[in-house]
Amino acid sequence: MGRKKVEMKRIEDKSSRQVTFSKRRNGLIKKARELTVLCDVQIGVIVFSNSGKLYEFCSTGSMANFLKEYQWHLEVEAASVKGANDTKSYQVDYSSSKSYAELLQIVETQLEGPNCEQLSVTDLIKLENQFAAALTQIRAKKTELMLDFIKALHNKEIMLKEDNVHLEREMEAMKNGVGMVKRLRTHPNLHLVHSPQQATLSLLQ
Amino acid sequence: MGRKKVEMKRIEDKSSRQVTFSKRRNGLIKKARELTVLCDVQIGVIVFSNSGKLYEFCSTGSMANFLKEYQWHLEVEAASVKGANDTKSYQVDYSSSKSYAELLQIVETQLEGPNCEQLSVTDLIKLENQFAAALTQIRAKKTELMLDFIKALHNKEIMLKEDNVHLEREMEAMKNGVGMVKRLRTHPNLHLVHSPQQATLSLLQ
DNA sequence: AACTATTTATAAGA
DNA sequence: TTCTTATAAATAGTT
Repeated sequence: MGRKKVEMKRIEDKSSRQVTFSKRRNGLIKKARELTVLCDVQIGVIVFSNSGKLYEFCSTGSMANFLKEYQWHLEVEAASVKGANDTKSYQVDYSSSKSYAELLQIVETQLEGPNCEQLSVTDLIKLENQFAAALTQIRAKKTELMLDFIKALHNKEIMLKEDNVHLEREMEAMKNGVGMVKRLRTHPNLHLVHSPQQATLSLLQ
Repeated sequence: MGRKKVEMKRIEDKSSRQVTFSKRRNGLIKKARELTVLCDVQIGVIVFSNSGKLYEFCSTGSMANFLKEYQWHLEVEAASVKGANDTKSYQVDYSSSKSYAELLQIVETQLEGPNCEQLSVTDLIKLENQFAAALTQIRAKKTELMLDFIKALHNKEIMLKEDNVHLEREMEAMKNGVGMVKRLRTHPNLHLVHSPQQATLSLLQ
């Protein structure tokens, strides 16, 4: 539809490729808009230029919501198909669950605001399991470390008690011997730990 | 581009709306394909008909990957914008425990091997709380989505039951009238949803 | 689903 | 980029 029929292959001249892109991109979006109006349907068009620039058209206000509906559609369809016997489901699976790294990424940002629209039920089930597993590990590790801590405190308590026994014996000896002054043995960083229960409780919240 | 110029408004006649939809939908997708080839760009087109049927075109093999790239693009853009005018995020954290990002990083790698020596009890308590909070959010969102899903299936069930009532009436009428053959109304993609519980259960694991 | 009179899109040129 | 115009392509109404 121009002065000449064009071959359906990549336009090699960069400049005219750019011009054609601009013209046809507008044409495509115009067509999409018309189809939307004439036939009362919902359309989303996304175009990435080679240089990474993004152009989009969406019949509804927001592409995000449109894609959510799209995802939703796929999930419903997948569920329906699953309920029966498996027909040739060549359906592209946008609801295929994301990688763990991706999910973590999403959750990380999501924890600040409640905008987790990108997650499907499938994603959420996967996340739930992974977070539950992580939580179990974290709690196990926490317990383990706290037990180590308690054990260490207990050992120190025993050492202190032994010291006390020695001290008492020395005191006893002093009463019977000369009035000589003897320095106590010190335990750096341990002088507050005479009641280990108290120190431990602050860790247990 | 036809015998007559058409007004740009919804076509009221159902039948010709359907015909136009079919023709123009093909046209739109052809245009998208041509633009893809001629200008070497990536395009995705999604069309929902009014009756909920889905049509799509994607220049790459899979719409899923295409949409992932789209999401990625948006995220990068958002990050660029955020980084540009967000100078206050340089705050140094003097507290002994690690930042959430650091903790997540550690957990992410740690989940594969049990080498979490870098974490203190304080870190772990913080992690536990954060993961528990995330888990709560994830479960809430999962429940919400599943309830939506169940609601949708239920509505479809109601529609189908109504249809059945109508069909039964027609059958009754036919018995009393002549032996005329009448085609059943069909509902594409809905004939498997007669027991929504079954479809739903597969999502509930 | 085909056919064609027209409208619309657009390729090349300015 | 934008405008112009000859021509290719799409499609509205018809069969």
